[in-house]
Amino acid sequence: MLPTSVMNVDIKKIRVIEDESTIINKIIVGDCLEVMKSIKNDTFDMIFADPPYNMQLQNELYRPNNTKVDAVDDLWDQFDGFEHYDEFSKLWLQEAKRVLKKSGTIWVIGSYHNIFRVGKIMQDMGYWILNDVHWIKSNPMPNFRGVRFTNATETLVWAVKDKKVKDYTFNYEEMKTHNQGKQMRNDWYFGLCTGSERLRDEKNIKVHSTQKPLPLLERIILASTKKGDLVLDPFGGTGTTGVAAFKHERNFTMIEQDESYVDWSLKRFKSFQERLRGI
Amino acid sequence: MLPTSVMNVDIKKIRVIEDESTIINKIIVGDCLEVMKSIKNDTFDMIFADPPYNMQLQNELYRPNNTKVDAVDDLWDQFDGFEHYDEFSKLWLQEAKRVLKKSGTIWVIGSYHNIFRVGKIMQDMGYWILNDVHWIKSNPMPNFRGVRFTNATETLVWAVKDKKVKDYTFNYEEMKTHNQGKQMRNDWYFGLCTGSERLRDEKNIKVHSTQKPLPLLERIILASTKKGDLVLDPFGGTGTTGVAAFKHERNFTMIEQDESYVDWSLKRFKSFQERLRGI
DNA sequence: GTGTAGTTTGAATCCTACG
DNA sequence: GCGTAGGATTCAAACTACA
Repeated sequence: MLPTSVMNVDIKKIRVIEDESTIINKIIVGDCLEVMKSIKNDTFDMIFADPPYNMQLQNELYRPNNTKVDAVDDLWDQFDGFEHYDEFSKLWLQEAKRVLKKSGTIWVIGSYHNIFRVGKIMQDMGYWILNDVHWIKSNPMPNFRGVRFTNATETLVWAVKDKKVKDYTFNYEEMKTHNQGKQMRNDWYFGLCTGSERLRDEKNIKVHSTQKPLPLLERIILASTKKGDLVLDPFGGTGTTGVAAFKHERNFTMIEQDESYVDWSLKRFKSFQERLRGI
Repeated sequence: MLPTSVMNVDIKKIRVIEDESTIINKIIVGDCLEVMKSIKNDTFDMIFADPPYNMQLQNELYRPNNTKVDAVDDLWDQFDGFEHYDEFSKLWLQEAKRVLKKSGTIWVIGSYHNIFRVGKIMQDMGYWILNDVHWIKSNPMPNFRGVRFTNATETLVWAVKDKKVKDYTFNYEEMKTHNQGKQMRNDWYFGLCTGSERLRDEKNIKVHSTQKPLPLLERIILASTKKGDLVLDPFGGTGTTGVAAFKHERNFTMIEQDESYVDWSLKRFKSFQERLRGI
């Protein structure tokens, strides 16, 4: 059970940042770049980013039983080619570097469609990679046509701002306790976000096409932040990063352009807090 | 047991390519780029490449102007190092694309130090990624200082020359038989190359610092080639790719600059063939 | 409530031959 | 090059229905 002080954290939706204190435990509605520009240097202890993957789907895909696969075709994932995607990546990664504290770390998740580009851009910007971490899915979507290997993984890049940074947070012993007392490796096993965890609207449609599993975010936060740290998620989505931070007594700032996602995040927090209070 | 015709394959070391037929089951001593330039277009059914990752080694061996860099190279900052590595990567990947048949596939293995750069460069060159595959090591080197996660993986990129290529070889059913009858996924579990498989010299020193496990190469070859296909390994090392190809009745061409590695490869083949003949 | 069988679904760069 | 018809293709987990 969390302390009462934590249970009563007041999570707010805002549209404009006025001063430093207003960003703690806030979900900011707005464009990721614009909002980050209004935040001062060296603000966050850790950044988790789940940017659009730029999937470039080719055709419709049907399962062997002729049902259609509900692919990611959201507008937020549409880019006009690699060049535009790279430009977008450079811009947000540059702002992220500026608002990250000197000894802070950044996590970026992606698939083979985008992660090589993101990783190289990060290296070129001076980010120093600490690990690549592989989320290995217990229940991925199969390759229905049998023309490739099952794509059962997503990749995370974990990095510091600069090669010289040595005093970043890595809770080595804490990680050991999550791995039968042995050193935690970079292959992580989690299921997809399904069941009661997956947010669905009144028509039972998933609210967000790419909601991440909470245990993944919990491990990230437990590994690389301390209690009371401030975590930024520039692509907040439906708030998984915030929930994981809140659950482990870290503070957060999330940025999300889609107000509907933000409102769902707020619902999630309300219900999570009520559950904690035994309501 | 392999057919006698295969067992008696005559594997030769050569220094110059004279005509097409001379590259079949040959190990060519020489610079990867120079040798590839002497091979004609659309020659290979599959390419496996394990390029050097070590930046320092890179700088020494492959500085684009062909000047050899002196031993300690602290003057080279990381950005400079990346630029040269990228240049080197573009050069060999371009030649690889040229000598790869239209419907051929290419595999490149790397770690987080280089694979993001290699992957992005491949995408920029028009290669179309089919899968990222993750070699997950059962016995990786621990992170001794406890400052990062155990780096227990290496990443492979599997790609075709162009987005339009659809008739590449993928032995779907064969792969199923290696995965309890179920679709093969992109997470592969193999131990490091150790024990009797690991080549060691008379002083018991490892012959090659990054010798890959044979089962890894066997899976790659069984997945993406047919019997009789011709496989290129531009960084042949101590010959694992050739041994895997030979074992499964594929032909190969390997290029290796270090003559000592080449001689070790020949020893490996001789001993492998003798074992097959029951000597 | 319990157990079992059937249904649904997930960040997907997912076909081929022929006219 | 394109459009279209034909035909081969899926795994694990959560959920639902029903006995």
